[in-house]
Order: sequence, then C-alpha cells, then structure tokens
Amino acid sequence: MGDAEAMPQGYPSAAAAGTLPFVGRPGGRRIHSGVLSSPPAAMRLSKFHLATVKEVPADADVVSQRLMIRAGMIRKLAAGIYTWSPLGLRVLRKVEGIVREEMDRAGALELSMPSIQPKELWEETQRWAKFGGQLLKIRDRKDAEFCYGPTHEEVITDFARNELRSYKQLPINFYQIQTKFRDEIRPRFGVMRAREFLMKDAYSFHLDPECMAREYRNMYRAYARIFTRLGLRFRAVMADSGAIGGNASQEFHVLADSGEDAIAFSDGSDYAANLEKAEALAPEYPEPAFFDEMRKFATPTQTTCEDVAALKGVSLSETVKSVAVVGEQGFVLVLVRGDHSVNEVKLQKVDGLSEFRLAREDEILDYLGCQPGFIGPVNPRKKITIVVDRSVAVMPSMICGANEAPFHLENVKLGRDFQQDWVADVRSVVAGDPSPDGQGTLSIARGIEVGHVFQLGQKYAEALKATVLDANGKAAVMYMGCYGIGVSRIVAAAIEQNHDDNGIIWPDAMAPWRVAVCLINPKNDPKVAEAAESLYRDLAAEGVEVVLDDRGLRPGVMFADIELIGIPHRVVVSERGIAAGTFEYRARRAAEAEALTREQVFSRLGL
RNA sequence: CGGGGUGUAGCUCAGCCUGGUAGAGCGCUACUUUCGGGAGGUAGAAGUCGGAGGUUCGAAUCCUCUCACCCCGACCA
Repeated sequence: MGDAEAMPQGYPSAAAAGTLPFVGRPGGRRIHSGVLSSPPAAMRLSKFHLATVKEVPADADVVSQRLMIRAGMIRKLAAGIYTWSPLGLRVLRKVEGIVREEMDRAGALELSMPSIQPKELWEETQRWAKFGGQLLKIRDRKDAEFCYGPTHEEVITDFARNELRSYKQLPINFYQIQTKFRDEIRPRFGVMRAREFLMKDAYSFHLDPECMAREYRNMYRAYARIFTRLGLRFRAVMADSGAIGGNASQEFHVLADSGEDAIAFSDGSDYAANLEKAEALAPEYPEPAFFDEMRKFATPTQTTCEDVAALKGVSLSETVKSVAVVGEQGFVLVLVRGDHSVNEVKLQKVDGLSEFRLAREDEILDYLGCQPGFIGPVNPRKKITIVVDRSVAVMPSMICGANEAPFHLENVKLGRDFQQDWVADVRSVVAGDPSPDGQGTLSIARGIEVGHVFQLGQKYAEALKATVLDANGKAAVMYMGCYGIGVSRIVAAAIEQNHDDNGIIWPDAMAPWRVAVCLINPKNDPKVAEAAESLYRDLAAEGVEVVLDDRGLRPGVMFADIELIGIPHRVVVSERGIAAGTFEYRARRAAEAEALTREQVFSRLGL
C-alpha cells in the first residue's frame, strides 16, 4: 500500500521526506526555530547527560518502550506518567517544532490554554458526567471542583464566545501544544498509551459548514505534510468520531504491526477506514430450494461456535454467535456469524444501545432460561430484543444455541423460527470482505493513531452559545472543526516503525543529532582529538546538529550507545584513519562503514 | 471493576516454601593492566527487605490490613 494514495495531490510521498525544501537545512537560517528556545545544535557528550542502560524493566512490553528506556529518553514516575530526559526531550521538541511550523504555515494561530479547567464549563456541555473515568477530577482548597484537561473543546469555545463577535473575524483557527491528562483504565506501552501526554490540538471557527469543510481539508493537507516531513509511513483513514462528537472525521495512522488500532483498506480503491468504522456488507447466498425443519442436537461439551462447527463438520460461517448485552431498554441478544465478531462502536449506534454492557450470567439465565454456552434466539424464556447482523439476516439457515443445555439447533431460519427486532451492521469487517465502495476487497493492517481531524459542526458552539453576528446582524452559532496530533505518541510510533537489533533508527527530521563524531583512543595520538575537534567545529559552523563523543570510552561502548540512540550518521576519527587521511563514515542503516575524505563526508551530509 | 502476580542495593533479580548475622550480576567510586564492537584484576561505597500492625526468644521469610506497580479480563457465552 502506498502512502501517496492517502495523500492529497501535489505532495511528495513519505519516501521523499528529508529532501523537501522546507526541511530545516544545515546552514539555512530558520525564520523561527519552532520552539521557544532551541537546545544547542552542537553538543559534547562529555557535557551531556546520556543515560543508556543495558537492562530494562521486565514490564516494558513493546519495542519503542524498551528502546526509549534503554536509550535513556524516558523514565517512569508512575503508571502512565514519564519524565523526558534531555535526550528524549530533544526528540520530542523536533516533532513539536515541525508540527508548529506546519500549523503556522497553514494559517493557524498558536495560543495556550490552562490545563486545569473548572467543572462548571464541563457541565455546560454535559461532559462532566459523560466523559467518564478518563476525566481526572480534582478539588482546590475551597473544595471547588476542576479537571485536568483531557481535551479543550470547552475552554476554546468559551474563549471564542468571548472573543469572537463578528463574522468578519472568521474563519479562525487556534492551536496549542500542551500536556494533557487522560486517566486511562490501563496505561501501557510507555508513552504510546500514557496517561499524561503531549498533544497538539487545534480548533477552528466558521460561519457556515462549507467554510468548516474547507478548513478541514486544509488541516488534512497540513497533517499530510507533517507526517511526510517526519519521515513516517502513514495512512489517513475514515474514522468514527467517538466521544468528541461531530460528523466527518479522519484519522492518521502510522503503520506498525504493534499498533493498537486495526485499519481496513481496499486493494481496488482509495477506501481506507478504521475497523471501528469500516462498513460490512452482507454477502449473497443462493436461494435454497427448500427448508429443512429446525432440529435439536446434543452438544455435550461444545459451547463455542468453533466447537459446534467442528462437531457438525461444517464451516464456522454456518454457525451464529449470540452475544447477550443489556442496554437502556433491557436485555438484547446480538447475533453475528460464527466467523465474525461484534463491533462495539457499531452496536452503540443501534437504538437503545448507545450505552450497553455485557449481560451477567444471572441475567442470561433469567431471560433465556439457560447458561452461557448454549444460548440462542429461539424460544427465550422472557421477551427479549434481537439484533441481527446483516450477514446473519441473509443466511438461508443457521446453527445456534438451543437455550437448553447441552443442546444446539440446526436448520434455524430467521422469520420462521424466530423474529428479529433490528437488522444492522454490527460486526467488524474481516480480511477478504468486499470494499464498501464496491471496488476491490478489504485487507486489515495495524496502525498507531497519531492524528485525528474532525468536523465538529455546532455541537459545542450550541451548548456554550458561541455565536457571532452575521452579515444580516443576526446571531449565528459558529461551526467548528477540531484537529489533534499526539506529539509524544509520534516519538514512540516512529521507533516502532524504525529500529533494529542495535536500537533506534531515527528519521533525519526526528534525530536528537544528525551526526555523531566519535574519537578512538585519542590519548595515543593528539592528532585524533585535533582532527575530531576541527571536524566537529566545522560541522557545527555549517549548522549541522552534531554531537562529539568525547567521553573517552572504549569503542565498543561508544558505538553501542550511538547506535542505540539512533543517530543517523556516524563519523569515526582514529589514528589509522588520520594516517590514511580519511574518516570512517557509516549511515545508521548501512551494513558497513566506508573510509571517506573530509570532503566526501561533507558531501554525504549534503554540504 | 473482576482475577492473578510482584514489591529485597541505582538497575535486573535470587533468598521466602522449611523463621536464626542481607546476597548475586550489572552500574557506581578508587587504583591498576587494557584500549576498534558493551574489557580484566584488586579494593570499596551502597538496602528503614513498600508501609502499618500482629505471631514469635527471634520475621525479608508466617498472619492481617494497607499502599504501589505489573499482567490478564472486562464484546466472541
């Protein structure tokens, strides 16, 4: 799959990252540094705090987390809460700087909102109650309630309603790069799923939906530029808008096998969507000539679809899985094919299930008259609601639980043996399903969500009464867009995508330094230190971000460190190189080092 | 929230079952020999054994409570 497919016209593919004209070039004076104050471009490791470690805590369960800890980029303070060391922060700032430059370039205006937000504001949008346990609530000394901001729709909309009075002030897009806190049920994977994290969030305000849609496309393009400049392989996909709310919504995913999200994409078109969202079409079945009577058969030990299918010697797709849930209006049985799985997000869209939970065993017994393992839609003990997936609705007949242990039923026919209340798309797509746009079939890949763009519409502006006067002098509720990027998560995602057995391999744009100059046995020959110092100074003078490893360590230790922290280019200065008039150059991904003259080294670095 | 597990030196861990003087490796400090892929030797510093209570002559070890952290689950019946 090519990244370019997900990108708007006219932008280079990710493969070209690092050669784009707007990448900060050595020697080129940046108009603005991208951060309030940049760390020094050149650095001696003897003056730096490099804190690599050989052993890692056993609980680091993902590559990026292990490598970030080993490289000494992060240290855990508490569950999902990390300190960024000087090294880690250099990388984080690189990402932040690129995000900031591209947001500025796209016309957004940076501001900074409080991380602590009053309860009252969140009550105006009902989200104090609805946001759930992720909202970290705190009290001040007067016992007034606040939350640590997990997102800033409320605050920005409050700001906008006070600041924006006229349609002439629109459209406008405000953004900030700020630490947020979401009290995750289970923080894990280091900074990839942390509770405290750095996020860029932007909010745009418009008089009409067309304008909102234009800015949405503008932000989409800005995001594509950001991830391209960062040198990441990524893909934009259609998304469910979830708790934030709103209409159109797309996510940007960094592709990595370890990603927490599954994304579905077509091999025959541009279609790509989060698995939560990807529409599942019903297959077509040949019309059967006649129907057999429903029949009960014994399944003494078979409680799963897999076991029952194996017992009958039929395909899993001929069985039906019954999932019991309890929604606002009571007990609901959800039917999906044995080879499919229920999609929670889709199920929430069914009437009466916007909030649901799995049924408890006693509830299942009460409504169906049978314990789990043998439940089904036929002859429940009490009146229940039955939701049938599209694929189940077209099955000529099915095998399902009999609501009587230990039995299942075969030749069960919808409409004859039981009645459904709803037919809906409630399953997740699987690889091989037809693409919903009718072109090609779907494949599933894994991704790490690093960006999300939404068209919010008037949801928040309405709740908070954020209006401007339009050209007719009438109050108009503004339309909003919101656009997030997980800055700290990008650092982890980049490592997931770019590493080897020796450590991290930074894309040039994210590397803490672009070049490392290493000294071998400088004590033996003063010329080594002289040559290294002069190379270091000259590279620094050219504006290259260069680090001099003058720690005086043994070569093996030094090389291992430089590789672990992922410096893209390494130049070794040694006695024997001096004698031959060369330096030893090695790109991080290269298998072998090569002996180059000083001029060749500079030209390798594009100088 | 349910289940399971772990807290012992800066880090990774052993010791706990079967109570009796606090251990190893890595890291750190000093000296020394080394010096092109995580060196060797010698000497050394370093731990309220997560916390509180209890049992006992005696508790890292047994019991109770508590805190923290981790894993699995919390749609696939």
